[in-house]
Amino acid sequence: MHLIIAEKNIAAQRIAGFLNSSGNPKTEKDNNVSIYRFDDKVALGLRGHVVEVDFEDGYKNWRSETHTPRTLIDAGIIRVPTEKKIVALIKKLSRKADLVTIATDYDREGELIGKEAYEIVREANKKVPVNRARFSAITMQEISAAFDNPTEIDFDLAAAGEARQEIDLVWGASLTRFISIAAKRGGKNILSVGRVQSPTLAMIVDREKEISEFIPVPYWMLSIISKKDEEQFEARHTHGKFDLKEEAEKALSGTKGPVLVKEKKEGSRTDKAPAPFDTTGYIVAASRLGLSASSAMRVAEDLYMNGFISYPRTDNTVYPDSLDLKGILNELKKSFRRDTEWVIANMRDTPTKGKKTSTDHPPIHPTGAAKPGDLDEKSWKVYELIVRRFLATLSPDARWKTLKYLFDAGGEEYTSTGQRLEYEGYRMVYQYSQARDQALPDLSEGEKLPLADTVLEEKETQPPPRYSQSKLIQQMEELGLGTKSTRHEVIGKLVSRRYVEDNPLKPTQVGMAVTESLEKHATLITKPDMTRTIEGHMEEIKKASRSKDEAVNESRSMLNQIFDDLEKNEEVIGEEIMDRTAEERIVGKCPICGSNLMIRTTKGMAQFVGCTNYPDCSFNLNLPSVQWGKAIRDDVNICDQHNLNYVKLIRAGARPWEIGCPLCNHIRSNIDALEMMDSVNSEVIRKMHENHIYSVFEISKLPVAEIAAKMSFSDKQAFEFKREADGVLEELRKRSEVKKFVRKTIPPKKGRSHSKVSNGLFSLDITDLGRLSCANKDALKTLKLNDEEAEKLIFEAKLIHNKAIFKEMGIPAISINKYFKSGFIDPDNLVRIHPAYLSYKSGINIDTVHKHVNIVCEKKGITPPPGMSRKTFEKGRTELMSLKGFEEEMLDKMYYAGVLNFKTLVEAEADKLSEITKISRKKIMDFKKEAEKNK
DNA sequence: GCAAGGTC
Repeated sequence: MHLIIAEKNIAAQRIAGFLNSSGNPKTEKDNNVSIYRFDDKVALGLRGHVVEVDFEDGYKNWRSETHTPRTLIDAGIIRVPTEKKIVALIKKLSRKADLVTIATDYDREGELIGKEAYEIVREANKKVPVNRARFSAITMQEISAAFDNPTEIDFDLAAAGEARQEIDLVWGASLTRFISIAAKRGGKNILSVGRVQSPTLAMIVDREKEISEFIPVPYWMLSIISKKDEEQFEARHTHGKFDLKEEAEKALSGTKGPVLVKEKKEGSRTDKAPAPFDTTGYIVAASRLGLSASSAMRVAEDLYMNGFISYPRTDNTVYPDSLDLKGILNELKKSFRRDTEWVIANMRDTPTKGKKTSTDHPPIHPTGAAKPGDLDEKSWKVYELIVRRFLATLSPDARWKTLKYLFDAGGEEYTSTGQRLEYEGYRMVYQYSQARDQALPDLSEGEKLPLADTVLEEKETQPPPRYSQSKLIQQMEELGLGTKSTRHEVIGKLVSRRYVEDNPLKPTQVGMAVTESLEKHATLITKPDMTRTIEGHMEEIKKASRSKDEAVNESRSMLNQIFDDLEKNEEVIGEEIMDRTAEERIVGKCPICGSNLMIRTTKGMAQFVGCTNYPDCSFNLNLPSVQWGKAIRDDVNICDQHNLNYVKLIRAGARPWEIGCPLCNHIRSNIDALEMMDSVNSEVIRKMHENHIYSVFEISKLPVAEIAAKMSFSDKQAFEFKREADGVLEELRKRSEVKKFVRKTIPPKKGRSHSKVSNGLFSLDITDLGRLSCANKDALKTLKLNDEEAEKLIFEAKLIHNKAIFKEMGIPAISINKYFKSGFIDPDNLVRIHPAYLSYKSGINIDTVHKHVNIVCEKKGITPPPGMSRKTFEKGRTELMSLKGFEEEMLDKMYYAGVLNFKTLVEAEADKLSEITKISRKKIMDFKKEAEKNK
């Protein structure tokens, strides 16, 4: 059997499809891994790397005294399987194989991934021959050529990849641990360091510094407006920027009409059709459609998986010869008929090409025809972009006609340029870069025109812009940082570590502090040069002019030197970072004592803005709970009124929630409650705010004397005020109980959120569970609740509310549960229903029931029914049971009707008894007769 | 709990 191992499942599937000679390959699942059988062959897809480098045992604990971060440098490195099922399957299949072909991607990581597979094969089968198929596109032509001429695994190339892995692990892990421990950060808040992420972060930090240090310089621009017939146009002074206002004004005062056309230059310009997409080019184009780098990759991955486009991770901008461009065009006719036919009719001699050729994959191109209905809106936009880009690479260049005039206005020279699209070329099918005609009137040399107006504008030089995601990815590529598959993820990593935020990207204080510390003490890791050096070494390893171990060890000794310095300065580094990050949580000054106000989090989920002078000053402002997002300072916006930084809540996968000024937010979220106090009016609120009291809770916590002093109240007024606040708090407590209850009882639906239901109840004046328990069902139905839900709400409320009442009366919980289980959920039941029945149904003995009945009656001011001893009760039961034709289940009904024994049976009215018990009148009469006799 | 690189 011939085992073929590809880099990924989909590649295995397609390779099998191209190689099989008889019918379709048979798809099988082995332990949830797909394999493709055909002829005497089996194709299996890996999932990229199926093993991972890690340190040998004993280095798990970050805070170990002996295994410090530094010791990671020289710790042993092992390889551990990450895809256990695949590894097991390779072993199983290898045992039966007489030939194994490694058919992973044709690049360095592909070679390493192939070597990892090879090692696994060897563990299971020492002898089987293993060869290597190399192809740069999964097309019929390339695949059959690759399998017809197999080669050997390039172990030197794989070793180059291993060197990269080991160096990355050693540097990344040791520095990450060191700096996290120094800054006392653990768990989700660790500070990571790496060969790619740290230089990328440094780029963003450097740009921010450039921006903040930028000093704008004013300059002046001078232009004139003239017209030919009724067509107006503008011309700029040929001096361009004037650094001095006087100069510009001088030129302005020299400018006199008429405007003489001194020179006319006509020309043309070629506008080249764009090169094929590689990953970066695609991300840049997709960002113009409004997609972030990661969502662009997600969508492309999806299109690829569904067979609409080729592999989206590629460095190649040159179509390989093996690519069937005509075939693709024919396929595209199905969904882009007009455009495709135009391209076929006007096709350029050779497709455009970019600067990079590589062996891994072809440039991104469409592979199948999709219709708009096949895809969601975003995917369609991306698919169309890729199709149109492909069409554009086969289309002729566009051509522009250019026009340039030179004018003289009283001795001052002005110029104006225009352009007009002369030949659309590729722009017929690719309209993503806006190209505007700039129209100028047709003038001839020597012509004199009126001077309609002059414009002198003052401008300022601008700082460089912050990096957009796509610009950063382009820059990373230029510097050799990361790969086509990882660049966009690096940005995500920097965001999730809270090193950078927003789009365009802006570093946080943590990001800046970490970068500065590293720049000071471990410069190497913050520079793209490290990647370049490693690339150089890898090149040597590949050529076997250097060994992997030599390269890794050299890197280790450099890192050891860095740690000499780091360990000496551990405390300083830690403090620097901690100071900077504390600063990031300060939102302004305390209005009471002037100390700093800081965002803080309690051990639970609560977060708030509190005074750093606590406990001497207890000023604090509530913020929404952590479940809505972690509160951080907004560096840009500051409240005009309170002079505090805005606060926003950030949560993974969600847009930040702007809370605004924390004090405004505090006031806003407490105003409704305050207005529930009868004596509160706008004047009272003004007075409260003046004294920094913002909530009912704060009033209720203040001593009466202090309220009196601050609010200029009499002691009595202050006392009343505080009592009122306590009342409102109690009311709010009940409301929150209702809210909690609604959340628990009613599932949320579209247009009927929990808070809508709760607020609806409050507006119906149903503000506690007691009121809800006796609410009108129809009234509840106005809150978009259906019949069943309204009933459920009332019933469940009754359960909870009445349970509380029973408890309050002093009935033990165990008995309450028994009553409730038997359906006696109302205290009234205990008054209205005969104790015998209560006892019979609930299983509580009659004496105890009597005790409870007495309690309830007393609370309600009702005379309790006469007591009955257990003995008498039992005797009555025996009496009833002795009646001829009396059955056990009749007891239930009799008790309910208040018939307990012969005596009560005789006294009962026959008709009524029959009605209640549903026992026939005749039988009742017989029972009565017999009872009368035996009484 | 750490990197970067594959892939899902």
